[in-house]
Amino acid sequence: MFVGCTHVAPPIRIGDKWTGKIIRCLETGPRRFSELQIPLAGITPKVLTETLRAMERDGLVTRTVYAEIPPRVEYELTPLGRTLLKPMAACCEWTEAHLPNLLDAREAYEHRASDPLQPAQPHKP
Amino acid sequence: MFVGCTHVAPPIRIGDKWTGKIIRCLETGPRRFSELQIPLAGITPKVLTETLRAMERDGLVTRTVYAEIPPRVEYELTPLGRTLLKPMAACCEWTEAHLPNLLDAREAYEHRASDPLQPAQPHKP
DNA sequence: CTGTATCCTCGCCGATACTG
DNA sequence: CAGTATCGGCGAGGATACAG
Repeated sequence: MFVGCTHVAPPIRIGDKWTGKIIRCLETGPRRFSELQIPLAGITPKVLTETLRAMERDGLVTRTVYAEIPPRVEYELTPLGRTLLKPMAACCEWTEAHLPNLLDAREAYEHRASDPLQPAQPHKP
Repeated sequence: MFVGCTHVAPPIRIGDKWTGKIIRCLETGPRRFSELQIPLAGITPKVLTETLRAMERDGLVTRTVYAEIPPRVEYELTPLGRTLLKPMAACCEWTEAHLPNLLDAREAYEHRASDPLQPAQPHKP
């Protein structure tokens, strides 16, 4: 699904593990299959193919095959895919600005939960 | 994870199924547990509790218990939680503007795949 | 009303090996 | 190089029942 989408809940692959990163990798231009594997450290060819196929299906990327040997395939963001860069930038800005706060809150919460002297509202006394 | 976050991959519950919707439900003010169940059609109490606990842990919502009978519990966005409204709005705008395009692309792709006369690049002839 | 406690399903994702 | 084919784990999330 697409994060923040309240009223519809279609199976749009944006909240999955890789789509967002792939979009950013393609931001500056077309990339080959093996080029994408580098920044997406650890992704298996199977999963990369699955994700790219889904993005192609949704009109977010184009897949261009060059009749060469060895074979070369390039993936590129479509205009529609490029429209996703804006909301994704907003999300990245949020992360840069507020992720430390969130992590602090999380740590404070853990301390509260494990501190027997100052338990705020322990649900497991 | 938080969608669009390339460089970090922390377990932030925003790309999950319900967190985004809950944030929007709390946008206009505090809501009770049972009030949240209405717009989040079909969510089970177990999952709603899990999601709210995770959000509380991350400092996105506060949980206030009123010593009444019957019991009343209200959830409200924290200032940190409210900072998420901006990127989420950007995401919602994208969906309103471009989701139809994506759905059209998907339908066109399916037709190409199933049409034996005009196969663009069938991977399964 | 506001949760807990179990059990279970389903599909994302990874590991590995193989192919044109 | 750019995939496909299989197998399998694991965890999010749902169904159901029960409790304070």
